Amino acid sequence: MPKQVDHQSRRRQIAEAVCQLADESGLEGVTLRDVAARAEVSMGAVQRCFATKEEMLVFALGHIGERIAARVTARLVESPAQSARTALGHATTEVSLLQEEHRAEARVWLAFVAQAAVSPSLAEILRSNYAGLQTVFARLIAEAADTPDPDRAARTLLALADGLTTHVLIGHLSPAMALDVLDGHLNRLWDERAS
Amino acid sequence: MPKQVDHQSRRRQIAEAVCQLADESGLEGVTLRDVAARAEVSMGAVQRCFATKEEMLVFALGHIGERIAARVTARLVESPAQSARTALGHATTEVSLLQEEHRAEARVWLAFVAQAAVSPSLAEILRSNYAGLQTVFARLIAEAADTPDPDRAARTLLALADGLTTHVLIGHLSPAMALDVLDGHLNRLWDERAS
DNA sequence: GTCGAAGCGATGCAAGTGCATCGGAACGTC
DNA sequence: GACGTTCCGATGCACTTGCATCGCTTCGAC
Repeated sequence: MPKQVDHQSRRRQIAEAVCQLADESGLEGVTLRDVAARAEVSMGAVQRCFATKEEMLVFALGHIGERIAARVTARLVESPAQSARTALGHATTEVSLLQEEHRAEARVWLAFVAQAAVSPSLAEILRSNYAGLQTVFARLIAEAADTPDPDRAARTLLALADGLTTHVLIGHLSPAMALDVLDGHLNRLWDERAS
Repeated sequence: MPKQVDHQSRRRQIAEAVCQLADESGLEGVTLRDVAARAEVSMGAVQRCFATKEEMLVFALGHIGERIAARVTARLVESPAQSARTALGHATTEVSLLQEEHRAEARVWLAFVAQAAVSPSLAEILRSNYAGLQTVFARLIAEAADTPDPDRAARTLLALADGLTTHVLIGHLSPAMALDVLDGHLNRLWDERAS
């Protein structure tokens, strides 16, 4: 056996570079050369890890999708004792990527979403990601409020979170306003149960 | 005076071509040559109308933004006699671009939104568009239901509509499900007033 | 040691990019 | 009808793109 390399970790390293570049100048700014330079490997290494550019993008999307989902669940297990209402709020805030330090992830995510509208392989990954998130949200909602249709409420919340992310990114809303909107929506969901 | 050309209409013609191409393969598929070919003019003509590619994209975004806004207001004046609740529902459905025949516009819109996250000049146009829509929505909501904070309700509705559009585009939701979510949200808005 | 396969990095290549240039066609003015 | 301005469309150019190629290094098996 000749020289061995941890392919998996190198793929992650490259995916990280892809995300950085996509954050800075959109998916159009992601070229094999720039990715290689950013990841501090040679272009040959990139080509060895991914047979084609599309394969690289698909992997990168999966990578960041996992990271976001992981943060949501981490946030959930981190504060398990509190009320389901609080947990739901935290999870939603997390998935909306409203915090300044996650703005980069939001930009990358948006870039991929737009590309997915014309690229089935990317859309597939996004769908499975959203499906997972929706399941989690529906369960949380079912616990937090005995809404007649938790699935619908989850779909609403997920779409709202995504829309807010977008609006913050393009500067139509400030993060604070987005949080306010989110809070208002959750409160209404909550009050409805109470009544 | 030599040969005269209606620049304004030609610009619209080119913008139309930009939108068609962006619908088919995203903004990355929009090249000067392809735009010229699709608009059935020469590349020289495109360059005469727009000094740079960015200027062309900015114009195209303004073009489609106007079209969408126009459809919303058209839908409003078209059915003025009905209740404000119905009008609000129509306007929201319209802006969500859920109808199959507007799916292309939705893809184009999403492509521009993603690009705007890294391009200030595009973001500027989007902001003014959203600001206009939000004003209309806030007014409608104020008429339809005496919500304590119509502005916040409008922001919520707009973000929800955008999120639903996105989710339909990537195939996470069917148009029917999106309509269902929208309807549920509006109903809650309405009931809240009634209570 | 020697060998050979696995991986590396530089380079090549054809295609495509945005933009500049330029000769000539088209048309109102005199 | 000649003229000059405005516009046109083809071509050129420098550059970048994704991908293929090809010596060379590296390292474990024997």
